[in-house]
Amino acid sequence: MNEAFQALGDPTRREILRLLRKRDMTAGEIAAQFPLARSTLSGHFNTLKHAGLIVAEKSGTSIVYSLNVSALEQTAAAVMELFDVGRNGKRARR
Amino acid sequence: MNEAFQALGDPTRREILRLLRKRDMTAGEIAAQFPLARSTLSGHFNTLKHAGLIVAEKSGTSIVYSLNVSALEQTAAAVMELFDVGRNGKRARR
DNA sequence: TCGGTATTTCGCCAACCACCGAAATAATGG
DNA sequence: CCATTATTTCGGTGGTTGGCGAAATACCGA
Repeated sequence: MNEAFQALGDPTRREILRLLRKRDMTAGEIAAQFPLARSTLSGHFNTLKHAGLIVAEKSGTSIVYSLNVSALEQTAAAVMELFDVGRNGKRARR
Repeated sequence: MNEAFQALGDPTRREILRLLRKRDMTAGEIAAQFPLARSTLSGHFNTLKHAGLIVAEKSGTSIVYSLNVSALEQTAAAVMELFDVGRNGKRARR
């Protein structure tokens, strides 16, 4: 969970997730969208994969990345838990 | 928004938010809950404040911190936006 | 105004992070 | 088996970050 938040802390990584929201893409396709070295993007993929936010699958000579929706759901739930259910009724609803 | 995610990336800061979820607290009260130097905690307060996640209000010689619920709501919404509304219907619902 | 309590600001340091280019690995086509 | 294409791993660098103790600031009560 900690790793997921840290992963989301970088704009490039959030943009990668945004791209994958539309469709699965290969590492090269994703890298082509950024003015960064491929090795740099590869590092971001690794971070996101480690955080469980994306999934990699080999396809021939390429690697296809896709969103792990349930991990993102859990992360959103964790943020909500941070402000929801204040125990003494002070901000119980919403 | 970027700052909010980075702020949530640190476990100590998330714990601070968790404490403030229960009730507003002074800097000293919060600091007493951690095995860290007050100056270190002060830095965390600053980060959270800068990210808009908490609000500070002077009260005599103390400073009372409280959650900024709406900022946390927006952050949760941003996470959800990352996996929700895939435009081509692939994962349109949920 | 002085002393005390609460909090922040200020160097400082070690660890981490994003970035790069170059070299290494993996898989396909010929 | 070799060349090509896709991707990762490696070594290095500058900038950021979390931690500290000490000094500075702010406010109150006597």
